[in-house]
Amino acid sequence: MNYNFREIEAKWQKYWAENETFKASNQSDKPKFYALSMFPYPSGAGLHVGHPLGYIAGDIYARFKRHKGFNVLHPMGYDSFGLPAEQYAIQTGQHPAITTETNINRYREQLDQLGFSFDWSREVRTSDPKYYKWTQWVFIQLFNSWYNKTSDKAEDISTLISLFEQDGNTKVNAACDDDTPVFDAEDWSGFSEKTQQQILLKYRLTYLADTEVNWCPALGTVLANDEIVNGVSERGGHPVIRKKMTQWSMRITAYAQRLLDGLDTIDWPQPLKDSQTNWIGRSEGASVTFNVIPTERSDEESHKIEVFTTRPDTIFGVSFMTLAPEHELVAKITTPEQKDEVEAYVEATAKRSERDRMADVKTISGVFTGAYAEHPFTKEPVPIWIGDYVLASYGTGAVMAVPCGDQRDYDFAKHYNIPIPNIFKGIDISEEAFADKANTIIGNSDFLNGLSYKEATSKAIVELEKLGQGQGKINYRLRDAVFSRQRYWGEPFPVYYVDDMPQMIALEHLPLELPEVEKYLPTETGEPPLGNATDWAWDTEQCTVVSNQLINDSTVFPLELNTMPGWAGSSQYFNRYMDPHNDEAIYSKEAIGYWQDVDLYIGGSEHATGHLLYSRFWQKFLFDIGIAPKEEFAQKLINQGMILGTSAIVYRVGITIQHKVGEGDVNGKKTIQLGDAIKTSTNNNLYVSKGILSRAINLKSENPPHWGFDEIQDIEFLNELFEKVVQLYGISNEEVDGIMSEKLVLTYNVTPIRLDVNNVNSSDEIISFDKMTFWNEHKGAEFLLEDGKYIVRREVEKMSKRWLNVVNPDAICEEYGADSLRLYEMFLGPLEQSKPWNTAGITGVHSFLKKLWKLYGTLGDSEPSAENLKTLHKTIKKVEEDIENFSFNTSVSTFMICVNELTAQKCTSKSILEPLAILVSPYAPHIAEELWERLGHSESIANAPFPNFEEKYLVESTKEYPISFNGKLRFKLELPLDMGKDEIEAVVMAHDKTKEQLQGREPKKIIVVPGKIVNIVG
RNA sequence: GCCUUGGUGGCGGAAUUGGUAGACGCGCUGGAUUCAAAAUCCAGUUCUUUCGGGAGUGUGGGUUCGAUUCCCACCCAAGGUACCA
Repeated sequence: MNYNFREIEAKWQKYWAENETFKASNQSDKPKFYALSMFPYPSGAGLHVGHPLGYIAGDIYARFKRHKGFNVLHPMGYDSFGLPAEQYAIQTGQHPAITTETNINRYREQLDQLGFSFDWSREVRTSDPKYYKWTQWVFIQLFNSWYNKTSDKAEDISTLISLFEQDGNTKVNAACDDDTPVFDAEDWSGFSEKTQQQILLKYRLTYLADTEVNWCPALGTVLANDEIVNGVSERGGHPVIRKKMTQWSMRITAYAQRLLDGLDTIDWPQPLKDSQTNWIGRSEGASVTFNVIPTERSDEESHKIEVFTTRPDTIFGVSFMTLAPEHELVAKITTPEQKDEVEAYVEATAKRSERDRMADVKTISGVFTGAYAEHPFTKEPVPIWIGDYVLASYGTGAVMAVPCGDQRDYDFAKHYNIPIPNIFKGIDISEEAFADKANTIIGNSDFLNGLSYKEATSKAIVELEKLGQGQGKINYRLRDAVFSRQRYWGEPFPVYYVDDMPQMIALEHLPLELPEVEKYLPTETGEPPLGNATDWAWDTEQCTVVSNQLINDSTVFPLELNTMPGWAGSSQYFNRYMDPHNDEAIYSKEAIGYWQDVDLYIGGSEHATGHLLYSRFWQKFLFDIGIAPKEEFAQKLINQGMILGTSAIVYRVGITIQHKVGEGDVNGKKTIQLGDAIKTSTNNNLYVSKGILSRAINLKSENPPHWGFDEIQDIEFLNELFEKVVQLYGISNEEVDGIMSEKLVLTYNVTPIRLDVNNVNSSDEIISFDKMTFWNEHKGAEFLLEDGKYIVRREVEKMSKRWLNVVNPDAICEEYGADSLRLYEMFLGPLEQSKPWNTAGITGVHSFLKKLWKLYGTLGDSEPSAENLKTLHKTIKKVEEDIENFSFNTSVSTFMICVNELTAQKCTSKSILEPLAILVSPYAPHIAEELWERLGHSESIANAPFPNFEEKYLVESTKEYPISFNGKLRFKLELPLDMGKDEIEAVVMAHDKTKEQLQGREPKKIIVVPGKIVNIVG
């Protein structure tokens, strides 16, 4: 009987669904294991072969853990809020909820056919009001909390209020806005209700603030930095301006240090940890205050410039200061003489996009303000410059420039002839700055002389503190996260406004559901899409959403118009799976008490500084308020590599015919002057196969060059091509004569075009010309073939719709089955490595499954042979180790070896084949279930105990020793394993082949490693 | 520039602690079976060779009896990141 994978797979998928085989219970005597794969955004394109890679790996691990006796939680859901559905709504008017539902159904179908052991009863969707009720709830908890730096955790806002009532904020050590005023208890009680609310907003973990954003008026939305190219939007090329908007922010900076420290406690990939570390960007140093020296002519207030430096030890090397052009003091301190120049510079800088400025690292530019600051120790005047190498957004937007110790300061000083004092003992700084902290000995620096970097730094800070002009400080690059989006398809904020102050809607009235709108675009007045809703006001008496017309600002108030960003819903979904249908709480204490945290999280590395950082922040917050038992949500994380597409490229060849108007010589090279084109191919209908074209030009370059007659060496190709061209582009006889007589010049131009990869087979041939996507656009296309085939060029790049290189799993499932696809994706290579998709090898794993099937053709109760047992136990050992190490590719090889060996041994013994079915089951669950049933079991294989490895079956009595001479293997010799070192040496030395190798020479040294190797030197 | 990861046959990739480099699969070559094809099975397949051997894991050094593995310098590729003071 043949291996009928279609029947088998359908049968077991149905069985699993009907029997809820993978439903996890929140109570069990077994140990728990939580295996999670990142949930997908359900895009309209459906799953491609890259998506399942991580899911298959997670599924193998989850199934393995079930065999190992764990109670496994392996859920799946959808991150279903997002931009594509909204854009589709804008174009078509179809409600994003409908688009999303359709896409989810398609995803579910595709996921089901791959045989994953998901517990679908726990599915979550971030766009489901029952789910986002709890996203809104977390937001409210954040709003009601502040960060106490003394206890180093988030606390309820009421504790802050009582502190204010006792002492004002003088004794409060909190994460708060920079511009928070200082007040005492009396001030506090004297403040109006609104002022008190405004002050509290400066402490809340989520707060409203004016944030500078990239606003694109044409698109009516805020763009992220990477959505802007050369100052215009990437999509549409519309102008983008910097604009201040009132937006919600998350005070993630309060957690900067804990987010950093937590990385040491979790088993995540190093590159991912590194990018989070860089993103947080901790730097230790000091803040130093420089007093601006008042100019004689001005009697205005005195100014102070605060700078952050990581090198307070080099303070005596300061020879100038630089402010960012945007720095608020620039206008105030610039002298009248310098005013015009400074203003021109500031204006020129503002015109350049931040991207431009960052990209242009080489140009040195700046302007002197005319003002001076006083050096805190020497009291010498220090000139104040502005320069665009100082960024307003980092630190204080001002630096103390130490040209001898910082290359940028050095270059700037050189360029503007500013002195470069040397404060390093025994270091030559005539060529470049010296930035090696470890080898620094300070000199020429008063009380710092002779000290190392470390000693000088702490000494300088102590002295600055004495003067009241500085202190040790830790600076972070991490910024608070903007949490508002001007979009429709996201979670609404549970917020209404009373006298412009935000108020939270009480838990019992959540969820606050998205209103219906007519248009999904921003309003004409530039408000977010929710501004189009007619019923979007909050009635505080009825506690319900009512018509905007009822707004009276006494009982009915306007609701927030922004929605939450994509990462809101994904920041707590992993916990919600533990108790997904709970309407009373985000999850029960029992549920999270049982499951605790994610044991294994698998997903893409692109989420390193987004989802994975924000989720860690939310988890720490939930931990602080006693909702989560663990401070980190995932103990181990694996990044699966990306599956790349292999694009197929065809070459379109067009022509231009021009008059030759003259000839000349340039540096001995013949040149031709050409006149206007008398003919240019407009319909570009000729496609030339790769092999032919590559004889003429180098196809590796992205834009193949134009080329003329003379450069083509291949006459056969030339004639064939010319014939086609004459025919296709209607070149007249006169023109042909003109070309032949060299009065006219014919130039070919080549355009590479991507072709849908589904039209190309694994030998790079186009398999069906009439299915080609460009066929309709280019009716009557002609092909110049090689050996009757059109061969395309292949290029490995990211799998995307745009490159027409997307391969979806459906066709492969249809042709080879889900088990083959699962095995093949694992067999491609190491899980964490990116690799191009190529179906060429899938027949290998498929025929392995057929061999496996055959092996179970005859089953008997015969006693297994020693050979059988050895093969089995070797396999058990390797497979178990491989799964634990996430080395799934090598266990597929191991299975192949095992089946090849057992087939050769003609093994029919159930006591071998039963455990083998369990070993295979995590990888190829359908066939394993079917074989298990054939072995006489009525229960699913899913919970069958994993076979025990027994060392005794692998014990060998002899070893085939490699005998090498000078490290090179010469022959092998089978010897008993219990033979001692001296005995081995004696046997080897007595051997004929040894004598032959030595040819009478006396060996200098003989190395014998029992059980491993013999090496003879001489 | 910096950080990270990697570089092994025609291809994907093995070699877990320094001990037989190239497991397993694809592809290719030859053979069996077949009227024929598909499928299946068997054998071979790093390169080179005067058939003794010689070379060989990005390059050049080093440590070692022995290096894909450890150390130093460099080259290349991919990904991330950036005037971060």
